Amino acid sequence: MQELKKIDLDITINSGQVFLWDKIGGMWYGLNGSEILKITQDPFKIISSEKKMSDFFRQDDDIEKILQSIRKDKLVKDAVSRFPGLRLLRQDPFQCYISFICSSNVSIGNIKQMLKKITKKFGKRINFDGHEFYTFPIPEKLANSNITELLSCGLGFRAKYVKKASQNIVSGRIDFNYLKKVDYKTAKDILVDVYGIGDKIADCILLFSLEKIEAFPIDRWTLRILRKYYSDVFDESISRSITKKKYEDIHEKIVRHFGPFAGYSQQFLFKMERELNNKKWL
DNA sequence: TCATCACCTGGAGA
DNA sequence: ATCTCCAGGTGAT
Repeated sequence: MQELKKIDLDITINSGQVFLWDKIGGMWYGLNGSEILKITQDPFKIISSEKKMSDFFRQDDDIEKILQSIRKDKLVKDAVSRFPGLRLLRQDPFQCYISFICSSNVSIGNIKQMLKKITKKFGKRINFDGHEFYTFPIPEKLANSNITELLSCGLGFRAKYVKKASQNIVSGRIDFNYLKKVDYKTAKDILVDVYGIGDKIADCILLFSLEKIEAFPIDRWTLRILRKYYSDVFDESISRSITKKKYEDIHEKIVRHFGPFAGYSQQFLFKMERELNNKKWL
């Protein structure tokens, strides 16, 4: 059972939940809000640029219990045994929020590129461990930016989303601490009200940064998985696209099937199906 | 409630 | 080289 507790860095970072990570000389360096993290796999060690380190790897989760809970069918069992070290991460909410707003209709590599440019243009430059990094900007910086500046980061039509979404944070209309406290449905209804955030992006933000582990982002890959392997379970054979009503129906069935940690199962399935198709991660 | 469609941009494949 | 197509979707009609 000791193997089950081991976090696999390469697999976890390369699973589509984080973007601002680079492997330098065998070590992973990554950005989480204002914090720079340096992680080594063996021995597993985390060094943070900040004193109060966040529990980025969710080491407070009872992972054995969670993995046991999501092993509801053969496919998830396969995915868990193939990627036993895959974990959900606990991200800085604002960075996560902006990251996934940028994610619409682009490849993962492009998302990383946009975000890197955002940090370089709006973040604070700091030195850490002999390397130069840029922190993720505070909401005010992006809220007060010009669309032109955002466009120069390659955001395209997402530029207006990022600006408005940041203004919603500054104004207090979106309050991450509040969203953490309330239940999934309440938090989601508030998030999808933000210009540029729909069902899928809201679920990513909820799952990856707001402690809503029942969130199960349904994107083109997840939909493909549901159609390919679960058509009998979720009745998802027909539509190519997915309506709002249908998204909710499917989510309800998903939680009924996978249980309260459905988000974990999503991460394993997503990872497996993308690997199967040789898709790139960063 | 549902189905289409336009949308910025960069990278991959023809 | 040049073009087409597509990418962790969303908003407008």
